[in-house]
Amino acid sequence: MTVRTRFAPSPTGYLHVGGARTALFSWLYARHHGGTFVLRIEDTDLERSTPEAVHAILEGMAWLGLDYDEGPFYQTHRFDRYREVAEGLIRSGHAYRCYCSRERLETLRAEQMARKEKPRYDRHCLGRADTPATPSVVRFLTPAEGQVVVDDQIHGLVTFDNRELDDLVILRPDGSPTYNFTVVVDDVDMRISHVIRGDDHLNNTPRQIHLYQALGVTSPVFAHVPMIHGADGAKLSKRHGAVSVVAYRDEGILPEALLNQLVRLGWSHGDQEIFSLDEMAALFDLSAVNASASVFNTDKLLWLNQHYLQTGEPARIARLLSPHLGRLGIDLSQGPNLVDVITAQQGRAKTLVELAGISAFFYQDFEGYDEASAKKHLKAAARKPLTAIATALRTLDEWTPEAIHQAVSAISEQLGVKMGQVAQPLRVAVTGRAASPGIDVTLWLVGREASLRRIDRTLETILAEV
RNA sequence: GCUCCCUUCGUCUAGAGGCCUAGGACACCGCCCUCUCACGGCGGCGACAGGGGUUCGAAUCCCCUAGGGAGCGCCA
Repeated sequence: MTVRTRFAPSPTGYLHVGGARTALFSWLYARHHGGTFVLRIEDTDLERSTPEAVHAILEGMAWLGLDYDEGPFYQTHRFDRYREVAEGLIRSGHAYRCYCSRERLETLRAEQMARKEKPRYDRHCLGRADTPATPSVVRFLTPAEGQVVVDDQIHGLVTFDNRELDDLVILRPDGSPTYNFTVVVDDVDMRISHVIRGDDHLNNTPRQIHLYQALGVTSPVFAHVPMIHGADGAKLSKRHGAVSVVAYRDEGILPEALLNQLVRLGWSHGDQEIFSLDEMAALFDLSAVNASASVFNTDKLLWLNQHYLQTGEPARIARLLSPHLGRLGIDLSQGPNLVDVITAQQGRAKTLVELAGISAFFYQDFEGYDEASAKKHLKAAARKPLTAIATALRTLDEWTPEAIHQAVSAISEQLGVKMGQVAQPLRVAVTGRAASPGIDVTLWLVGREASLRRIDRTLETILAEV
């Protein structure tokens, strides 16, 4: 069987991590089997769907690298098709017009709830001969007896009693179709072989299976993947922080880190933690997807991001980092090669934003010292080593990490102090804080002129007072 | 209320009846490395929701209870 999967978001908001994870699983399954991945925009809710949301979803998928082979298809472009299918269903006796008013339905529901029954339509209009002039909807005739079994790849066999179901509306009075109907028509028309979606849809599946049967086609394979919850156990929502995929990008997360985090939510391959997209595609299997919901763990995402920041190709990290440096008002032409800076900094930041923050000093004289660092290292005892190292650096034959290291080492030996006694005040003077790459590489990248300028500035403004 | 789903360290997970004294990862806490910060290395803390069965043997299979989630729309 040719594998064809799809991702079918409704454009009512941005692409959040839950949707992205579902899209990823669907994409991986198609890629693993050399199949086709289809993108379909379920925009039948005219009230809530927006072009901005469509754009946000496409943007999120593009950033993650989840490319699609077909689509995006828009359901709003297919209304004629849905109507055609609905009419066919009426002709074959699988659907009927319903003229019940909303008021009647609400009363009915209220009564049923009061009786502690599950609310369901009472088939008031089934088999009615007249055709009132009032607006009507089209309802699908669901079998009243018996059971439906969903053969789910993740949950196994799930049995539903048909008595739990009722005759769902498939066409509204204005002729627009509803969700359960459009998914089925589309999945049939688009020849989807595997429906991989959130398990909040598991309860919809029995009614969809009835639709497939009425249409005379076999159902696709179903796989309902577990939800992703927030730290409080509730379904992920805006109040859990940056749940939009592009918000993570803006916070300096690498797409491969988010992808890696996402794939490990509900799926695993032994004890392996790190997966490239290609590796995921090679290893992914629905049988290894578990059935329970998971909680999105930001700490682990940060750890993964640091890992990818550390192991990533410096030139690529440089490209991704540039905009963040730009936001800080940094002019990259006024300093060292960014690739060299990244090589020196790799592994020291969890996000691109943080990396930009700790790399600014390479390009501009900072304003003010980190308070704790200055207090600890820029005191009277620092005067002598700083003065000595400044002199040594000024006369260094060549400005290389090796030569700088030699100089620092020589001064500490001369003064009979540990290397830290020289390196730390020097580091604070040149970088503004007590943490940076090795002192030799740091000074080398900052450059002789800027380094000496900053040391002098420290000697004059801070150490002059002590 | 009814129906469906889920339940291993705080979190992500390994675990397909004996390999489990329950493994790994993140986080946290120590120690080591060290010019700082990170990285890295070593160690520590820490879980089978509860109760019944089945079995020689259960984290693994069955039932019940509890807790959590989802659905019951002319939303998707």
